[in-house]
Amino acid sequence: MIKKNSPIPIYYQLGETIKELIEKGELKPGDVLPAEREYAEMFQISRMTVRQAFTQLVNEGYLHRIQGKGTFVAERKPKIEQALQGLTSFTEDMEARGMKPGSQLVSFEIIPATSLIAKQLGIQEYGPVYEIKRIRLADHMPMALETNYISANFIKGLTEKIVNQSLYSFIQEQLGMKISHATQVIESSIASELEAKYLQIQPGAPVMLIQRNTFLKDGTPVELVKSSYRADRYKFMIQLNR
Amino acid sequence: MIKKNSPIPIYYQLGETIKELIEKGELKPGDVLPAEREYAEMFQISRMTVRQAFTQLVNEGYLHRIQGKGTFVAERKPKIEQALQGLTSFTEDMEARGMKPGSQLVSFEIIPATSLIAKQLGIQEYGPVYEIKRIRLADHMPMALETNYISANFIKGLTEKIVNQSLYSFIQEQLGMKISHATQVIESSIASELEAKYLQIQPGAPVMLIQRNTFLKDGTPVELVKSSYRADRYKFMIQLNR
DNA sequence: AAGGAATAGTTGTCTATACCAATTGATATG
DNA sequence: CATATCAATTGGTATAGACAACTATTCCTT
Repeated sequence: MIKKNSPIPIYYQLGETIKELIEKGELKPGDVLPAEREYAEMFQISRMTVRQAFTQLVNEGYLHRIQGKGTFVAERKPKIEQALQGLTSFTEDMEARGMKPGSQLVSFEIIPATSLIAKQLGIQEYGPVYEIKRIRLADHMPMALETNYISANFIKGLTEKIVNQSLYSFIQEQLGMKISHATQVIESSIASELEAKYLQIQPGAPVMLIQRNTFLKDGTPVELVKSSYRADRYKFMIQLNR
Repeated sequence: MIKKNSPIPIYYQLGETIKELIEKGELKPGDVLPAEREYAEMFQISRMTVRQAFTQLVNEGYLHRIQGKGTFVAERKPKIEQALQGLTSFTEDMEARGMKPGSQLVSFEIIPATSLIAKQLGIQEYGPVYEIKRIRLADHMPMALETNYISANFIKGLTEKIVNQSLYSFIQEQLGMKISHATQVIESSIASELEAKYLQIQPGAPVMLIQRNTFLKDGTPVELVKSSYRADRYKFMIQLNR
C-alpha cells in the first residue's frame, strides 16, 4: 500500500490513500481515523510523516483534528470543490435544493461565433461554435432557459444525446479536462417575450441573468453559459469561508 | 522578538512576525526571505519549526517556496481575504468599479428585533437592534438602498457619525472583531414604490436583492444587510478560483 | 568560446525522540 | 452519589540530524 522506496513521497502516498478511502465511502464523514501513532507503526514510518500527510488533508478540508480526541473525516467536502460544484452543474445545484432536475432541448446547432462569443471563448470570429439551448426543469417546472456556447474545434464529438446527460461531466470525465476556475456575472432583468414563453411566466416578470465563463488551469476558456432564471423560483446563494 | 518560554507556539510567533513585516511593507512581493536555516540559527530554534511557520504562511497565501531557490513573498494578497473584501464593503466594491462611492442616511434607529431578524442575529426576539437605512451612491447617483441590522447589545457605541464612515471597518478595527465568513443570497425582483422613490427609478423596474449575513470565526452572527440594487446600474460579479 | 564537472546553497522529505495539552474513562475518595 | 484524582490516549509543539532534489555559480577542460 505504501512504498517506501518510491520516488513519490511517503506522506503524499498516505494522503492519497486516505482520500481514496473517503471518496469510496469506506471512511464516512464523522468517522474517527486510526491515531497517528497507529499509522506510524502500521506502515513502519515516522509519526511526523503521518502528521505531514494529515496536515495536508486538513488544509484541503478532508479532515479535522481535535486534540485529545482524534482525527475525523470532515462533514462536508472541501469548500473550494463544493463552491465550484454548485456553480458548474445545474443538475447538482437542483439536487442540493431538494428538487428533481430535468432538461428539455430547445435547439442544438453549430453556429459561427459572433465577435463577442469568439472573444470570450478565445477563438476566431466566425469559428464554429456549438450553441445548445435548453429549458432547465426543476420538479418538472421550468426553472431556467440556458444557452451553452462551446468551441466545436475544442470539444469534438458532442451530440444531442450527450446533451441530455451532464455536459459538465462529459467535459471533465470524457475529455479529461479539469475545470479550474469560473467567473460569474449576475444581473437582474425582466423577461422578454421569448423568455416568458419558455419559462411560462408573464413578459415583464423579473428574471435573474447569470453568465458563467469556465476556464482550465492554464486560462483556456472552456465554455460560456448564459442563463435566465425565473426570479420567483430561484435564489442564488453563496458562502464565502474565512 | 521570539519568546521561547511563551505559551504561544514559536512557529506561530514567527509566522505572525513575518506577516507583520509583509503588511508593513518591509517585505515586498517578490522579495526572497532569509533561508530556513538562517532563521533557525538567528532565533536558535529548529529548522523544522521554521518550516512549520513557513508552511502555514504558504497555505494562507502569503509566501511561496521554490525548491533550490528560496522562499518568496507572494505577489498578491491571499485570495480568500481578497474575496471577502469585495463582498463586505460597498465602498471598496464601488472603488474597484472605478466609481465614487457615497452614502445618504435615511434613518438610524434602535428597534425591537422581529422574529426573523432575531433568529438571524442569534438574539432574543424584541431585543434591541440598530436599523440603519442608507441610500448608497455611486458617482452621486443612487445605486442601492441598504438596510443594516446589528444587535445593539453586541455592538455598542454606534452613532450616526460613525455610520457615515465605513461600518465594516468600525466593526473590524475599533471593536477588534475579525469577520471570518459570510453568506449571500441574491434574488431578482421589481422595485416597490418605496424602493423606486429612493433609487429614482420607475416602480416595477428590475432590482437585485442581496442579503448578506456575516459571522465571526466561532459562528456568532455580526450583522445582517439587506440591499436593493438598481439592475440598470449594478451587476454582481464573482470569481471562483480552483 | 563552449560544455561539463564540482560546489555551495536552497527547499523537500524523513527519522527518532521528547515533552506538552486536551480529552476520556477508570478509580479512589468524600 | 457526587466529585476529585489519576492514568491512558490523543493530537500539538519542538528538537537535531540526515539525505535527496533542485538551482545557480564557479571553475576547469576541451
